[in-house]
Amino acid sequence: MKMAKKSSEKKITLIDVAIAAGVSAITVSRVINQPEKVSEALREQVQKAIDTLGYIPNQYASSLASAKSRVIGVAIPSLMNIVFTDVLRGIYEVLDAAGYKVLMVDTHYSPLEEEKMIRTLLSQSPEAMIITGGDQTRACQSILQRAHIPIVQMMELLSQPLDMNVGFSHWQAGYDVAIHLLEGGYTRIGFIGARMDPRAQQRLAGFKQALEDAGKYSNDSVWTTDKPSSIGMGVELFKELMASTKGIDAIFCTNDDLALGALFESQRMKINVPRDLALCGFNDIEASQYVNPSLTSVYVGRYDMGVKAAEMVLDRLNGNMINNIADMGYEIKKRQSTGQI
Amino acid sequence: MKMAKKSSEKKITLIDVAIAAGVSAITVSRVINQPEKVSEALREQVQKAIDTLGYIPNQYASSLASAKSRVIGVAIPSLMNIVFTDVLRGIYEVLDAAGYKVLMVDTHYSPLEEEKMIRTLLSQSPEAMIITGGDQTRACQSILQRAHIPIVQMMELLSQPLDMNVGFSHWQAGYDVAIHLLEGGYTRIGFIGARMDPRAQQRLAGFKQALEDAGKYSNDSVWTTDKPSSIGMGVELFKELMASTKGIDAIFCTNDDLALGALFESQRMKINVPRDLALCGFNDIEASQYVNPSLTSVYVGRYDMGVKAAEMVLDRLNGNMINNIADMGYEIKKRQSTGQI
DNA sequence: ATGACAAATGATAGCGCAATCATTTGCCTT
DNA sequence: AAGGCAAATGATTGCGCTATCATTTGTCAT
Repeated sequence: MKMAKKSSEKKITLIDVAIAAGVSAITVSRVINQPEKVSEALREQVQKAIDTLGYIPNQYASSLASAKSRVIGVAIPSLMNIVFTDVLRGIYEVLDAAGYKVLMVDTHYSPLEEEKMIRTLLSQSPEAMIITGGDQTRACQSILQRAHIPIVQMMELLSQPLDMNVGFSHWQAGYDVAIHLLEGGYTRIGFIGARMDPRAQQRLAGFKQALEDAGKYSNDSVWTTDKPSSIGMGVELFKELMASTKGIDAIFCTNDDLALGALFESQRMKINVPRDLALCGFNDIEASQYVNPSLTSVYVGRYDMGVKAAEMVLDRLNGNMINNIADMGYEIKKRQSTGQI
Repeated sequence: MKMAKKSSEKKITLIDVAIAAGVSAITVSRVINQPEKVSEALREQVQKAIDTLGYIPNQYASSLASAKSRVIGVAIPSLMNIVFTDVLRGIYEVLDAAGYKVLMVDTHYSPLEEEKMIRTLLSQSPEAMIITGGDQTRACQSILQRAHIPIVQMMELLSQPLDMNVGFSHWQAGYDVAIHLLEGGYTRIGFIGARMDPRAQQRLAGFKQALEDAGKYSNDSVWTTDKPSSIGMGVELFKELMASTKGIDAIFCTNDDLALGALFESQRMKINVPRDLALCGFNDIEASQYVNPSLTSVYVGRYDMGVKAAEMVLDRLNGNMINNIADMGYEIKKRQSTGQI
C-alpha cells in the first residue's frame, strides 16, 4: 500500500485535518461526532479545514474504534417483486432518517443462499437485522442468535420467532378469500399460484381448508408453478387451468400479477368477469383498483410493514420496551371482479 | 466498551480462532482470504476451528487493514419507481456474483439530498460508484472526482460525464414518439407528465421539438406535475387535460403508469382507444403488453442498463480497457393503443 | 548427503479512528 | 486574588485485521 501518490490522490485523514486546523486529532473527531463538546470558535476553524481539504471520514476506522456500525442488515427474497421493494422502501425511509445505513441482500428465495448472504451481512457488524419469514437453515438461525443483535422476521406471523416478528396470517387471508368467494355463490373455485414461497403456500393451505370445510375442494383446480410470478405467467396458468378443468367460476390468484394476467386473457377470450368468472388477487397493487373491471384483492400494508419492522429495530436499539410481535393484518378489497358494486 | 460479558456474548476474533487451531493469526487470515497459500492439512484444521467457534470476520478491521472494501455505492432517485428498482436489480446481480456488496441510497430526486447521501457512501470507502444522471451539485461532483474511483452515471447520455456513462437519449426518444404519433395521423397531440425529473424533461423537449417542426405544437396540451407518478395520477392528469383542452386525439405519457391511468379512465369515460384517442407510454412495463388494448410504449432495457453499469465498473476495477460510454438505445413498441395491429 | 530454491508459516507493524483518562483553560464565588 | 469547579482540549492506547518481511519447512537435483 505504500505508493508515492500525487498529493491530490492521497487520502485525507483526520490527522491531516487536525494539522491543518492546528488542533489534535480527537478534537476533529469531536467536531464530527459530538460538535456540542467543542467551542464554537474551534468548531468553525476545524470545519473550515474539513471543507477545504474535502475530508471524508473513514467509516471502517470509525466503526472499528467505536464498535458501532450504524448499519442494519436487510435480507429479502427478491428485488423483482414489488412486495419486497415496497417493504424495503418502508425500512429504508425510517432507518435512513434515523441515520442508519441499510445493507440489503437478495436471497433469491433460497435458504442456502440466505445463509450465505446473512453471513456476509453479519461480517459488516450490523447493529440489527431484518429478515424475511422463518425458513432459515438451522445454521443460519444459530449464527443469527449468536450475533446478539435485534432481529426482526417480517412478512408473516411465526409460531416461534427468533426475536421480533411483524407480519400477518397468510393462512387466514387465504381462508377469508375462499369464504368471500363462497359467499358470492361461486362453487367451482380454482387457484393459480407462481413462485410458491412459504407464504403463498400458507395462503393456499388456508384457502384449501375453507373449501374443504364447505365440501367444495377439488385437487384439479389448483395450478401452481415455482417459476417467478408475472402477468405473463398469469396468462399461462389461467389458460392451463381453464383448458384442463371445466366449469371453473372463480379463481384465487396468489398475487395481483397473476390475477391481472388472468383478467386480461379472459377479456381476450371473451369471458365476462365477473358474470362468467370471478377473479381475486393478492397484495392489492395500484393497478387492481383502476383496471376495468376493478380487481378484488387483499390489501397488505407492505410499506407500513417495512416501517414497522424498522421502528421495532430502532425501539430496541434505543432501549424502549416494545411488543415483540406485530400483526399488521390485511383487508379484502371487494371490487367488481368478484361481483361487488 | 469494556464489559464483562458472558462468554457466549464475547465476539470471536481471528485470534480466538488462531489459538483454538494452534496457529498464528495470519494463517487464519490466509485460510479465509487466500486459502491456496495454506497447506490442506492446516486449512482443514483452521476451518474446523472457524466453524466450531462460529467465527465471522470483522469486515471493518479487514477493510481498514487492507484498504479494500468490496463495496460499490449506488445512488438512485427513488425506490418507488420500478425503473430504478429494475436497474438496481441488474446492478445487484452482477456485483453480488462478483463478490461485491452494494450499498444503495435513495436521493429522493434531490441533488442536495444526493450530495449528502453520496458523502455517506464515500465514507464507506466504496471501490466504485454508480449514480443516476448528471445533475449533481458542483460540490458533489467535486468530491466524487476527488475520490479517484470509477464512477458510472447511468439512465441518460450526458454531454460531459464525470467518468463513465451508460444510458440512452431521452430527447431522441421523445422526438421519435412524437413522430410515431404524427405518422399515425394524429394532429392534436397532448402530453401528461408527473415527477418531471431531468430525463422526463428531455423527453418532453424532444417531443415538443418534433411537434414544433411539424407545426403542431400547442402549449395548452401539456400537463405536468412534480408529484410522484402513479396510475391514479395518470387518471387525474388525463381528466384535467381532456377537460381543459378540446380535440386531443393522442397523448404521450411520460411513463406507463400515467398511460395506464389514462387508458383505464378513458375506458370508464367510454372513449375508444385508439379510435378516438391514441395513448403512448414510456418504459414498457409488463402490463403494457397485456392490457386491452395493448399499450404502445418505449422499451428501455432497465435491467440491462444496470447490468451494463455494473460490468463497466468491474471491467475498470479489473483493469480492462473499455468504452467509457454505452448507449443502450430504446425501442418504440407499437401496439393497439396507437392503432397498430 | 548437500545446497538451492520454493512453499508454508510466523512476527511485527500499522491502517484511521474513538474510548479513556489526563491536563489545561475559563469562569465564578467569596 | 485565591480557590474551586466545569468546560474544553489533548495524549495515549487499542479496535481486529492484513501487508510486509523474516523465518522455517519441504523438495529436488546433483
